Amino acid sequence: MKPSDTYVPLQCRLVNDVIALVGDKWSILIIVLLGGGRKRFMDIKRAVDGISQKMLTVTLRGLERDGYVTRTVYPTVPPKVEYELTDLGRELLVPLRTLGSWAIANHDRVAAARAAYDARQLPQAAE
Amino acid sequence: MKPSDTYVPLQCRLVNDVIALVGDKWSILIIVLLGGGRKRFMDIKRAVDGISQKMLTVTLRGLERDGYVTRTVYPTVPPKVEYELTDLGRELLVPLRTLGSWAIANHDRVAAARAAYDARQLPQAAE
DNA sequence: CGGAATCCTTGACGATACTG
DNA sequence: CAGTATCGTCAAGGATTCCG
Repeated sequence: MKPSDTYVPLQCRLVNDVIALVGDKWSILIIVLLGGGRKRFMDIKRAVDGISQKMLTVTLRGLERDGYVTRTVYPTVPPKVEYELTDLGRELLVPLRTLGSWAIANHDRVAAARAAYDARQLPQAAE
Repeated sequence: MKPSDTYVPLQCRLVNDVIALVGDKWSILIIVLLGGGRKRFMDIKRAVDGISQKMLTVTLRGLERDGYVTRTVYPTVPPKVEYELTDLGRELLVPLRTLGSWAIANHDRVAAARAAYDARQLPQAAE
């Protein structure tokens, strides 16, 4: 970005920086999931069925780095690692759920808009 | 995702479907920008400096398809196209700003968490 | 001016195998 | 169990060019 960002002020940097994780498909799911309490690595993996263990590790590392979750290792055999939301993570849950509620409430309108849009476009391709 | 999604219920599909655009770096910026009123293609491009015209076109198409913005073409020479938020788009602005406010208010905490995390990790790499 | 089409690079992500 | 490491794929996105 250049200095000519009059419409995109400094705040956008901050916002984008923080909500970058919102864009990450897995991060939100995991934060909401951990909103239900502390969980082990494999439990999260099973709950978020479809995620690879690599992505789960990477995602959890990112969330830990940003201060949203804590990682507790129990030096037992076999190893046991638990993840839990921090205060910051629990606070993030609030605006996240606001957005989630809006999404659920308005999903039909978006779906309708898409259907209408596609209905307008596809016939033209057949001309 | 498989049918075994007991922890990741149907609602997640809906939510993810809608907030997929939140993940898109440009979509949010553009929606917030259009929150300030109707704008022309090039004005948006200049405002969101750093976006390629390809991505701007693709992003605007997506927002139009989802019913967040309207696209008005004036058949003049040279062409003039204006984009404006729909009611749905203006409503989305609300939860989006909630999240944005949270991001701005807590950016420092995230930055601090990152710094602390990196400070713990980097020295170990030097061992 | 607004946008479509093409090419090309990059890195995100999955699959797999190995370790403490 | 909870990772780390390596490799291969594939599609998102930038740069460029042409069109109405």
